Amino acid sequence: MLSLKKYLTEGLLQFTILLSLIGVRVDVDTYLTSQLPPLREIILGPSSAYTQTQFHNLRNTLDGYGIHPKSIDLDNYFTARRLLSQVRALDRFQVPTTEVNAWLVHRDPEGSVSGSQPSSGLALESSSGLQDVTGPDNGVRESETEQGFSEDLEDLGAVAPPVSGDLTKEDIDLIDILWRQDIDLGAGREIFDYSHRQKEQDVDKELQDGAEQEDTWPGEGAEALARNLLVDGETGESFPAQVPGGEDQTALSLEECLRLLEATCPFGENAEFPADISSITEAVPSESEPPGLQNNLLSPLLTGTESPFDLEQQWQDLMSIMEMQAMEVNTSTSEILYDAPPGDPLSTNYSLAPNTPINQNVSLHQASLGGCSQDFSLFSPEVESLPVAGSSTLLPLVPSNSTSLNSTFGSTNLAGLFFPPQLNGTANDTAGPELPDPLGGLLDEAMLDEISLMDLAIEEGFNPVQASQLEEEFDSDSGLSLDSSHSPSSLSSSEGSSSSSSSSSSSSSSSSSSTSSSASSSFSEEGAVGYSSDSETLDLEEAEGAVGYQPEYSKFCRMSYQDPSQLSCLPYLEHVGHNHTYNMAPSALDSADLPPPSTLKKGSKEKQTDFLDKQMSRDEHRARAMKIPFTNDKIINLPVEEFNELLSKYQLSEAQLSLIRDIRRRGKNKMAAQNCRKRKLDTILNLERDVEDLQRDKARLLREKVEFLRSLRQMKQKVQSLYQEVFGRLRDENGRPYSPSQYALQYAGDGSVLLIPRTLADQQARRQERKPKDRRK
DNA sequence: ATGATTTGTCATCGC
DNA sequence: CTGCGATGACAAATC
Repeated sequence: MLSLKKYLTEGLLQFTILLSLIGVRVDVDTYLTSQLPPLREIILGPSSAYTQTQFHNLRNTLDGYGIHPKSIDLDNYFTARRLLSQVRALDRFQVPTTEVNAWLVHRDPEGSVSGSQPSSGLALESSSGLQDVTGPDNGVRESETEQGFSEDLEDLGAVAPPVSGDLTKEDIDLIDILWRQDIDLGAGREIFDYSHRQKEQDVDKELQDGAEQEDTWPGEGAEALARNLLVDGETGESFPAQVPGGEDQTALSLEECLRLLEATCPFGENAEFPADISSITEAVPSESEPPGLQNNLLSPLLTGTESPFDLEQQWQDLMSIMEMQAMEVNTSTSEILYDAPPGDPLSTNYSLAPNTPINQNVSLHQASLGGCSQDFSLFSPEVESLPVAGSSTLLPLVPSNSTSLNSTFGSTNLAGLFFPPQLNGTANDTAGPELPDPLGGLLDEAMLDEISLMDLAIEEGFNPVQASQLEEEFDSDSGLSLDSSHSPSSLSSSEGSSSSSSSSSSSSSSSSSSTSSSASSSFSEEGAVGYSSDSETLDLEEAEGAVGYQPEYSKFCRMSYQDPSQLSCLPYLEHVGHNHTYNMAPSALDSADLPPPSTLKKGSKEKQTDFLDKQMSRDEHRARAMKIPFTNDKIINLPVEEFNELLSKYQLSEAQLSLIRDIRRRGKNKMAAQNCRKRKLDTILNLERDVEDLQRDKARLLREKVEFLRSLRQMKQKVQSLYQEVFGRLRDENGRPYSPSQYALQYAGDGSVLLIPRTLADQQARRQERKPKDRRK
């Protein structure tokens, strides 16, 4: 009780003395201004205003339900359970002075040296300590609390540093594509599975919930982390293990992928093309062989549209559309396609400023590199400078590499295997005009046109499906229900409210920020925070005033902050006040409620009262007017049984009872409203993420489309060249070559190749065109 | 001073 | 039926 006060004040005093002893200039104003939160944490433990979530989590974990320091009254105080909770509360609120001193010694130099960021170190230490107590979850959740407490975020940023989700996603997507082309690494397929993505999102939820919201980078970081976890899962490695080496591994994977791509058939793993491709490849050497083998030559192309593989058809359709776009600028196409998605508001919003350039500049494939850099920064957040340096260094590299990579991917990957380099880029486009043979006609008209037609439909149809799937996933795993379930518990738990209340009491600013916080964070903060704090503060501070503490606090505030109305000052005051109140018996509280004796100077006292009055909620005013003998916090947060018990202890008038019930109702409703709003916000944020993911998927599909389109063109070119070669070697009975204008090679369905007159071939080609169309009808 | 946003409150519904 | 939470709607407070 009183010891708490002592601890607080003594802690400050000792702190100051220590500083002076150490030889550090004691500038309370600046220190408080710049380091109030850490200081507060040192003395009081992490304040709710500073890290609400953290605190609540802590409270939830340790105290669970029913241990609310505010709700501890004298009667119950001596029960074992209360004692235990009290002890715990003391632990949290008061750091042993010796320990405090140690921190100060350590910290002060650091603060003086680092200057602008001393608080982060402090916060980190304190937070880590808490995390140790509360368990790993906390750290993650803390990172989610947006709250605008940059220091906290920085510290916690270790978990979720700034990362552009797009890049990471792109990276994974690219890897996935590469995987698909690599038989050996086939395990990675999960990425394409939406079920797997759901898992990923679940992880997201757990890690970040809605926290990413506006601040974006913490959330993105978490998301990126989740993605990295996902990657890990695909590689079969445990995700924690991969975290530290994320960058290297990614880089390696890229190299590996490139190497594999060059070494393997580009379609080897693709379910879409393997048959056709293999047939084509087989057909190539068969040119010298009897026509029977060459049947395959056309079959892939002719059957391409009719292929039993629906997927192939879809892809071809997709490609055809892309072809139109890709034709214009071969190499740039992919970049354009990729650029479009990042341009959208969501992706940009959620990506960090530093990362954004990557998105915009990097072509699709290169995104993977960007992702690497981000991953790196993500996983090495402990070193503050490191991420920055890494990103900065990587950023310039990414664009340059991107182009090269792009070219390598585009040409090497798909075409390079079949064709000499020179053919890759240009041959496709030039091949068509150069070889106006029947084959070209068949391909372009029969297949590509059709494909392009289908493409539109498919393109539009595909995304909705994905969207629905994703939505379902999000709905299912949306943290809302979870949050709601959690929030009540947190509310019930009394402990956190006291600590958190400080933050909440500065209702406007803190609460507003808290509303934006993620679901996980929200559940912790919301409950106890808002209402209880107000009541607490008023009671406490009044009590303080009576005791004579108020002046000090006011001074403190004024010194540290010019604007006392803001978070930094108020939470601290409230926090202190809370500690005081805990110690007070109901009677003391009563006295506190009553106008404090005029033992203090009028001016400051009036200010204090005004200030406090402002802080008080209407219900608190009413309660005070009605002389309700216990705090609104108790009224609201006590479980029904204890609440009734409490009521029974006092002789209360009907009016008082009515007011108390109203207060309880309103208080609970207030918290419910806060929960509701947070849920709403989370829902919106989740939807935003859905949209973002969908856009990312779309971008990925477009990229794949481009790749397939490119490969398709290459195949066409190959077939054409083979056709030319075969046709050129054909000789009539007189040993003279057939005229391409008069004869054409016809590929029968049974695999045979026939040399037929041109006119007949054209007719059949037309017939071939109609077939699929008719089928579609 | 005004509009937008946040927050508190009430009414209502459903569990 | 009561208590409680969720939520839409409105008003007050705040920015």
